[in-house]
Amino acid sequence: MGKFRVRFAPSPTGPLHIGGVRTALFNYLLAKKNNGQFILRIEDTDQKRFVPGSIEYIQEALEWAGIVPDEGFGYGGDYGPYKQSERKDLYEQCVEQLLEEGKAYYAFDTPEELEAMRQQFQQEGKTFQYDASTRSLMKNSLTLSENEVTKLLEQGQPYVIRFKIPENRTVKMQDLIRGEVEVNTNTLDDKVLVKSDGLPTYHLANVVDDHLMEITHVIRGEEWLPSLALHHLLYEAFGWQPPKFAHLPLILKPTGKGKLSKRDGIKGGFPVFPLEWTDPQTDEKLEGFREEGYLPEAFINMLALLGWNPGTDREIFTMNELIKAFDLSGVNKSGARFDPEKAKWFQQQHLQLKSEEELLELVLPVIRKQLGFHTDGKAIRDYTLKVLKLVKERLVFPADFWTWASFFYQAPEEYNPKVLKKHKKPQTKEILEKVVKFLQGIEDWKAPFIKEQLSGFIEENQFSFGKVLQPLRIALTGDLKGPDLFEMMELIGKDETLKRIEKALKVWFEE
RNA sequence: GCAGUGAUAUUCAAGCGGACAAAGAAGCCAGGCUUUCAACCUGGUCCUCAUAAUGAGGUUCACGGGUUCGAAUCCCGUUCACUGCACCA
Repeated sequence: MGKFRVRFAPSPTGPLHIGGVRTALFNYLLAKKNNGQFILRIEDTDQKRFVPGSIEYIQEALEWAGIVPDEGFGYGGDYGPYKQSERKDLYEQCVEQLLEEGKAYYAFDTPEELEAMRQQFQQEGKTFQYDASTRSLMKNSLTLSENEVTKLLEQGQPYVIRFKIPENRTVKMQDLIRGEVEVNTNTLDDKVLVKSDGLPTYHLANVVDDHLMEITHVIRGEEWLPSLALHHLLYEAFGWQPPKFAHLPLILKPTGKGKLSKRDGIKGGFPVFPLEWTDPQTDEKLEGFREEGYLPEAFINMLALLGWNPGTDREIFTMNELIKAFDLSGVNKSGARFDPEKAKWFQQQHLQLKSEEELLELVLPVIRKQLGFHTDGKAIRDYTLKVLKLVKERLVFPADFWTWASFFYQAPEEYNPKVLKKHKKPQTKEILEKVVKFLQGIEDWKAPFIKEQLSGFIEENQFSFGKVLQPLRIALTGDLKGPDLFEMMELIGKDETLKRIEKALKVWFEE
C-alpha cells in the first residue's frame, strides 16, 4: 500500500459548520485507518470574503473535536505553504503551461460585457454559457490576434484566464461512493482559472494544490460533484494523475428539505456550529456544541453516524473505535437529516460512559458558577463525588447537574407551587411536625437506617407513604423529583434536614 | 431551464435475487422498577382478525412497466426531492 494523504480545505469565510467538521472527520478517519496523513489547507483565494478569526476558529474547532491535522497550516509539513494566498507563484507557473499548450486562454471581457451577453441570450430564451459555442463571439486570445493580445496585456488591461473545455466529449469518472459518473463536456463552461486580481479560483488552486501536496484521496461534500468533471479535465490538461474522489452526502435540515444552514440552528434553537461564534460584523452570536455542554466524543460520534454507518447495530463509538470501523463503503449516497434530539441522545450515552471522577471535573465549574465560591477544596470535591453517585444517571449535560443537585448545596428557595398545592394537605402540618420529632431521635444518620426507622414510624402511625414522603421531599428539595430521598437526607445531614423541614413548616403554614 | 445525484416504514438506517412485513437505533405508546421525576428494564409500533403467547389473512420498500419459478434487491420509463450552473469556495 502506498502512502495515503487526505486533506481538509476550508475557506476562512466564517465559522466552520458541522457539515465541514463532518467532512474533516471522515477525512481524518480514513487517514488514520490507513496510517496516512491528514492535512489542513486554507483556501483563501477570495480575499473579499475573508472573515477575521475564522482560521483560528477552524483550528480550535478541529482541536476540540479531536480531529488534529498531521500537517498543514499551523501544523508544519514539507508541502507548504498551506495557505493558498501564499502560493500564488505556484499557480502562475502551472497556468503558464496551460497557456503555452493552448489549453487555456486570456479573456478580456468585462463583467459588464458578460452581463450584457447573458441578458441578450435570456431575451432569446437561451442561457449564456462561455464555451465552445460562444467563445468565438467574445473578446479573448482566441479571437484576437497575437499582437492585439500582447498590446492589451502591455496596456495593463484587466483580464482573466479561462480553461478551454474540450468540445463534446464524455468524461467518465469514478466516485468512491457513487460509482461511475458521466458528464458531457458540452454542459461545462470555460471556467475562469485566474481572476483579474491575479489569484486563482477554487478550481485551479484546488487541483494544483492537491497534486503538489500529493493528495491521494479527495473527500468532500456532495455540492462539489457537479464540478468533478472540470477537475478531471484539469488533471488531464496538466498531465497529472488525478486522486481518487469521494463525495459525501449532504447534511439536511431537520425538516429534510435542503442543506442544513446556520438559519436552521437559529430557528430551531440547536447548535449548528462546533464552537460558539460571534460575527465580527453584525455581532450576531451563534451557538456552539461545545458551549451547549456537548462532549467532543459525543459530537464526533453523532457526526460520524450522519451519512455513515458501520453496517452493524452498534452506535456508540470512541474516536479510536471509529477509526477501526470506518470505511467509505459504509457511507450513504443519500442525504442525512440532522436530528437535534438524536444528538442529545449521543451526548447522554457518552456522558454516562464517564467515571464519576471525570464527571467531577465537568461539574465543579457548574457549581462554582452557581454558588460563586471555590470548588477546589477537598471537602467539596468529596461531597460532590457522593452527590454525583446519586444523580449521575439523570445527567445529559454537565449543566444539568444543577437542576438535579442544587438542593445538595443550598436549601430550596422556593417550592414548586403546583406540586405544593397538591401535597399540602390539612394534616400535612401535623405529620411533618411529628416527623421532625421522630427524626431528631435518630442517632445513626445513615440512609438505610433512616429508611427503616421512618418506614416503621409511618406504619405505626398508619400514615400512607405518599402523605409523608412527598411533602418531605418538597420540603427538602422544593420539588417532587430527584434522587433517593433517604440518601439525600444522609448527605445533607441531620441538622440541615431538620432545618429545612422546619423552614417549610413555617413558610407553608404560618403565612 | 440545463446538468448531476438521490428515493426502504414518523426519523436515521440495514438490506446487494429466495430464509423480507423487511435488522438495529431514535421517537411514540403500554407495562415494570421507584415515595417521586428521570434513567433503566420488558413489550408494542403497515392494515384487519385473534392472543398471555406462538398465529391467520391483506397491502408494502416513490410510481408505472418489464425480466424471473421468485424482486426492496436486476432492466426501462415516469415522478418527486435535493445539489450545482459567478472573476465564491
